[in-house]
Amino acid sequence: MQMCESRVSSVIQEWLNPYPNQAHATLNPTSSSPAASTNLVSMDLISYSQSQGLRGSGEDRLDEQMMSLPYLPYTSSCLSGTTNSGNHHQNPTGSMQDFSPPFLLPTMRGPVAKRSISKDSAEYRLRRERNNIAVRKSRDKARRRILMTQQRALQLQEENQKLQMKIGQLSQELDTLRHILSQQHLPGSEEAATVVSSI
Amino acid sequence: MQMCESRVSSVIQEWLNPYPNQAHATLNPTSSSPAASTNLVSMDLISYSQSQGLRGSGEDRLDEQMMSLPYLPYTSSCLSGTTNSGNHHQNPTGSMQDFSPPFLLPTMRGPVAKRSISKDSAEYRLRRERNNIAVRKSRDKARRRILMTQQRALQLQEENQKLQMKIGQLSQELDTLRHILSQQHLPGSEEAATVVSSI
DNA sequence: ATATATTGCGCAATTT
DNA sequence: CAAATTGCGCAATATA
Repeated sequence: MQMCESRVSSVIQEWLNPYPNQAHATLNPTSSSPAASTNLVSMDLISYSQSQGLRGSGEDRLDEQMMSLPYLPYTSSCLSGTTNSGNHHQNPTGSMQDFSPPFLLPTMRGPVAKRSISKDSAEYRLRRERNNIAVRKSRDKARRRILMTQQRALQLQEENQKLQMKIGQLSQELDTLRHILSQQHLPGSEEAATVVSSI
Repeated sequence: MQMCESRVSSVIQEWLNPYPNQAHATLNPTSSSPAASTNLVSMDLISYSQSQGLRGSGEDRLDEQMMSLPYLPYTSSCLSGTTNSGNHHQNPTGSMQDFSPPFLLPTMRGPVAKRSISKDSAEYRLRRERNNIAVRKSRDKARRRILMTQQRALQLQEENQKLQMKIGQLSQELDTLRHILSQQHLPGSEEAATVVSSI
């Protein structure tokens, strides 16, 4: 599961480094959160019904509680001026690749220079457009999912408080009754009965 | 709080529409989720402590429960081949702006054509690089926030179940005691005492 | 006004 | 092969 560690931005990468693949791996800070997608920490078992609350009032202060990651400027300084991006058609994935490391797993294949698809190609634009739509849709979905989770958390928090309260109430009642019963076998047994009726 | 309703992608927009501002508003589907940032539905009041759980096991099936948004292909068809992105230096915000509306609040100032910063400029690259770092940092933060929320939700859910259970338990005890007390004034009063001791 | 923080967007590499 | 995800950089904004 080799994550897309494509450091240098694709677009820029093109006119910057003709051989995008390989090289510079392990640059991703914060553990490159690859599992993020499928590893959405369940959410299952809960019906997303009645989710119309949405009272946006909180402030959310995460307090910057993370260690000071340098957020290493990956491409920094690699970017010469030259307003790049001009016309670099023919997909950059093409020819050549750095095979310097003598490892080369048995099944490992070269770049293969896929099917050269020019960026002028109508098909290219079609693909791009479709992907853009998919991306918007996907992000929209993610946004909703996040909102749902937040709402669910708030809802659970409220419910929790209510339950805690109820527990306190029940506990007190129990204490009272227990006390009363403990008094049952003692001298004056009438007052006890009186207290009971008041519950 | 005019949201960044910049529909047509900035980059593309440049060589597409020299006058980015104004025009085409209200194109954003899904209510344009603008409040997303500051309106993070509180989360306050909760200490993000002990958050080390992270057992990623759930499956999360959101079930595509959203209406079928067309995810309108904004720029679609507007994209002629021409491998754009070429050289569109000088920030687009430059010169000219549509002052058509006769409103012009007193303090409102013209476009001012800011400080023309060429993309070749070293300062431009510096700014970009710094922004890129900020973006990575910000997204990292967001990722963590989301994870925290998910974990908190799960945690609350578990706690909830425990509380519910406890309530059931207490309720039962109460019923028992109440029943016992209600029997106090009836014939045989010895068995009651026995039951009480078993609690 | 400057610097940093957020956010929507398109691209390309991967996944599913 | 198509759609879904995801990391990334860009530019417009929002905040500080």
